[in-house]
This record gives sequence, structure tokens and C-alpha cells, in this order.
Amino acid sequence: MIERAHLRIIRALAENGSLTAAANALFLTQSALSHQIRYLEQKLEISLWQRDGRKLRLTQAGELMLQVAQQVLPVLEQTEQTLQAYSEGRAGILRLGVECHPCYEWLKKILADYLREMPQMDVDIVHQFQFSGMEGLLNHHIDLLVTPDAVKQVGVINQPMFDYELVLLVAESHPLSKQKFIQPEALHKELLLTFPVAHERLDVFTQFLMPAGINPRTKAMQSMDIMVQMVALQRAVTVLPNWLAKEFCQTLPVKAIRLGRGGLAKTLYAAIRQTDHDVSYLQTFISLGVQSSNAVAD
Amino acid sequence: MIERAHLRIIRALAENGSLTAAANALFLTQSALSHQIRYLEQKLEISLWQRDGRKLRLTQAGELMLQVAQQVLPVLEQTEQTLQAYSEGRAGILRLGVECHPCYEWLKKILADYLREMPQMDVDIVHQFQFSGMEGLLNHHIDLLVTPDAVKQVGVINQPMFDYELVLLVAESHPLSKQKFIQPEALHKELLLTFPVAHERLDVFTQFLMPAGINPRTKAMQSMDIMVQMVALQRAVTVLPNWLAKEFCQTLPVKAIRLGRGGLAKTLYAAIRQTDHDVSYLQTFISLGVQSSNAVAD
DNA sequence: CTTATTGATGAGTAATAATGATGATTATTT
DNA sequence: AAATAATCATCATTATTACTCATCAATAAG
Repeated sequence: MIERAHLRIIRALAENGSLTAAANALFLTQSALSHQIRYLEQKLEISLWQRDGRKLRLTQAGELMLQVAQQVLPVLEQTEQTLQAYSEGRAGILRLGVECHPCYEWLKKILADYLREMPQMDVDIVHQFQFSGMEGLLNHHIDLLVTPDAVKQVGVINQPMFDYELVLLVAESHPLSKQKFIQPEALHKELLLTFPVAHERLDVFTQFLMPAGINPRTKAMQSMDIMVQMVALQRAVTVLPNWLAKEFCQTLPVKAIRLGRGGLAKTLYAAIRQTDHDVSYLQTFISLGVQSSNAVAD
Repeated sequence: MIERAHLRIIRALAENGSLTAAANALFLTQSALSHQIRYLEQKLEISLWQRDGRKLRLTQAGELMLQVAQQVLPVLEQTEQTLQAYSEGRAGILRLGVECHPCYEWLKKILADYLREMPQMDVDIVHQFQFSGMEGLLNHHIDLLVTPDAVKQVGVINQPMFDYELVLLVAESHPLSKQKFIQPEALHKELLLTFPVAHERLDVFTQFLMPAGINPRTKAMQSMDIMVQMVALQRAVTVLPNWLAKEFCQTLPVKAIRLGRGGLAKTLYAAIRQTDHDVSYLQTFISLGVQSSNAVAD
């Protein structure tokens, strides 16, 4: 019954003093406004205004409508603005899933740039998933998954963003530190510090140690910084992305060594639902991630 | 842009799970809803939902719209209910003007009945006016004026509600108390207690004493009860409406005496603006006032 | 594999809203 | 006092919008 048009008419009337002025403000004719209100008055069997000389005066019902108009119209107008921002990909919530520790470290570098570029966007980061990050995507708990393993699933698109290499980090004083690369057997007697996840989810194991049947002692650690401190003291070794290792090499007496002759290459992917293919704030994130290849790799 | 229809569609979709179900709930076809949202999406260049299997899932923009719908629609629905009550004259604010003390005393008797009959109505009572009650009416500060003097003014309707007579109240032991009626001269040496207003606004003066050139001592008093107490103690006399005098006669040693042979007859009028002629909550008040003639006069 | 359900879309029609012209009323000016 | 200007209501007409029907595509269920 009460339509937005009616609220706008009542408000314009209150703001402009006369129906003719209100009509100009709304880019309509006085006749149109008069009709609109007349129809509403007939429907509701009330009078919203009455003539007083050649002005109009709101009745009590009209005053109530005016109050409602002043409450409701700004909400709608604000909503339209926000939707405008959504439409241009400027606003919304980017819900990111992160499945591995290196992913998270990489994300920390990217995020500041993203937020700077998209001041109206909010970001949610989800670390834990019921089953897997892929599930999180399909369940709509997240909209973009940062993962080192492309998601094989119809309806999901994987976009490679960032190539890196897993390297062994040892103390400069460590016997292995002189080698250009190492073979799995070299780690046989070492203490290997890992992130606190199952070995099956660590590439050093699945792609380097386990194929060779090597199974060194391991210790799971919460903090990467403490891991590296222990490596520097030659108490253990660990495996990190090369760009993270590089940073530590500059500040601590540690050295990065290639795993195997060819190295252990990895790629970070952005996985999104196919239906979200042209959601612009996702695309913005991905292209920022691709750009980061250069920036971070340097 | 965003119309009420769009909000209703989004809400119905969220409540009913599918567009077809939503269409049934809104007594429209699925096609209609699909088109409506499509137009809005085109205008705003956003997507409000996307197909997921054969269901629909709201996008972030859609979720925002849903929130807005849940905020705005109840307001409009509530407003329509209230307007319905207005239309039936059940709700609103009755702004009453009262110009004289007897009017106010009479009003106190009527008001309880009115509020009982119109539980959703509020009542404002205005005693003081910038200039006159008539001004208050024309300025829309009040909607109904209770007055003993019909308002002579185009655009104002006077409806007589209640006839009464002004009588002199004296102590039973007072010399005048035996008379059937008195002449103005009888008050020459009396102390006359009055309401605190100019003599020109007191009917005893304008219609009884002043024509005869009599000008007794007077004392203005705030409280009618104390006035009557003093009368009972034979310290003074006063003039009251007969129905008020009657009440006091039953509880105190006082007596009511007619002013002049024919008595001093008065009528209370309800004055309303002509434009408000068929405003039902005013009519309800007036008819209650007319009925009171019988009840109070007894 | 077939069938039922659901949503999107195009064309046509019904319903609604806006306009322009006119008349009535009320301020303002001459 | 009369003429003029401003304002709003209303009617008839036109323009626009919203709805329905028919149909297609996609998906889930039997």
C-alpha cells in the first residue's frame, strides 16, 4: 500500500512547502503527486493533508507518514549507495580461506596492499575448516581459498598466483650449509622443526622424504620465529618457502639450501567458485596476488 | 530505485526458500518476481542472488537487501495498521482547548468516559492561549475548543453540548439563603470570590452585575474547593455552575440561589474548524459531550 | 533414462502512473 | 474593487510499468 513514492512525496511536501515546489523537486508534475496521494488516501480511507488557504497542511496521519518517511527513506538511500559500492567492487566482505602456514605468511604481505586499495572492503580470514578448504568454498563459508594445491573439483577455478620453492634452513655453522643442494638421506639424523600439522600435509615429507623412505625426528612448533632461532643455534633444521628463508638469512646466521637437485617447486593458487568468476573484489585480490610474484620474489 | 516490492520479494524468498514458493506467498507468479529483481539488478548493476543448483542463494548485496527489508517492511506494516486506526478514528491525539474554569470542571467529568471509549487516543489539554481559544483553533494548536461563548468566525463550527445555569452559592446561614432568586443589588455589600481572570470574562459581571452598575468587593482564588469552604463559613459568596453547586450542597452547609428572576443560563459549545467537520474522534467527543447533558444534569 | 521441479526469458496484455488542460479557490497587486 | 498570480483538485488521454502466459534450460528425483 504505502510505496516509496508516497513517502517521497510527503517528505518533499514538508521540505518544499507546496505541492508544486515538491513536484519540481521530484521532477514530476503537481498533478502526479496529487493523484498518487489521492489513491493512497482512498485505499487507506484516511486524509493525509488538507487545504489551508492555498497551502496544504498535513493531518495527524500525514505527520505520521512524514515521520516514517524521515525514518525509512534515508535507509533506502544509504542502501542504494552501499549497493553502488558493491556493484563497483569497492565494498563487501572478502572471506579468505588459508590452508597452510606459508600461505598465511604470504597473505600477511598481500593483505595490507589489498586493504589500502579497497578501503571499503572488510576481510575475514578463516584458518580452520570442517573438512577442507574446498568444502569451505562449496559451502560458501569462504569465497576465495589460498592454497598450494589446486582444487580438483568442478565448479571451482584455480588461478595460480605465486611461485616459490621450499628450501632447507640450517645454521651457517652447520655441516650441510656448504652444499648447493641436499638429498633426503642428509636429513636422516637431523631434528626437523615443522608446523603443527600432519606429516601428510607437509610437502617435505610427501614429495621429498617419504619417497626416499627417510623419516627424521620432528618437533612441531607454534612460532616460526622460534623455529628459526633454534635453527640458528644449530639445534635443528627446518623447511620454509625460499622468500621467507631469504629474509631470515639477512638477519640471522642461517643458510637456505635447495631440496634435491631440481629443488622443491610450489605454487600458491587462488581457488574460487566458478559462479564468482567475475566478482570484482575477488579479481582485484587475485591480480594483486599475481603482481606480488615480482615484488616478493625480489 | 529500491521499491517496497523488491524488499518484499527478497524477504519472501528468504522465508520460503524458493522463488516459486515466495511467489505463492505474495500471490504473484514466479515470473513476476524474477522480472522485478532482474530490472532492479540491471538498474543497480548488481546481482542480488545466483542460482545454486535449482535453488537461489543471496549474494552479499542480496543479504544486505534482506537486512534492509527486515528493518523497513515491519515499519511500513506497522504504519499501515496505525493509519487504519486513525482512519477509524480510534487513534490520534485529541487536542482540547479549555477557556474557562467551569469548562475545565465539566471536562474532567467527560474525559474519563472518552478515554474509556477510545483506548488508543491520547488527549492534550491546553489552558493558556496566546490570544484566545479561537486563535488556538485557527493556528492548529488545538482541534476542539470547549467554550461557553460560541466562536463567531467563518471556518469555525459551534456545536452546543451542555446547558447549565450560573447560580449564587451562599452559606445556609446566610441572610440571602432563603430567597428563591436575588437581584444584583443584593450583592452590593458582599465579598464575591471569583476565578483569577479579568471581570470582563466573568458572566456574573458582564450579564448580571455590570448592567445594574453594581460592583462588589472581589477576591480571586486559585482553588474552587477553598472558595466553597469560605462560602460555607459565611465569609463570602461565589458564583458557580448549578451542577457544581449542587454537588457542594450535598456535602457542605451551602445553598444555591438563582441569579435574577429568569436565571443566568449558559451553554457550553464545542468549537471546531469547519475542515475538521467529519473527523471522527472529534465527533465522538462532541456526541459524548451532548450525552453528558442528561448524565450530569441529573 | 525419464520425469518433475525450479528459475530465466520474451512477447503480449492489463494495470498503473504521469501529463496536459481546466476549473475553483485564495492571496496579492494595481 | 477588480485584476492578476499562485496553488491545488480533477478529468481525459497517453506513456510507462508490472504481470501473466508460454517456453526453455538446468537440475534433482524416481
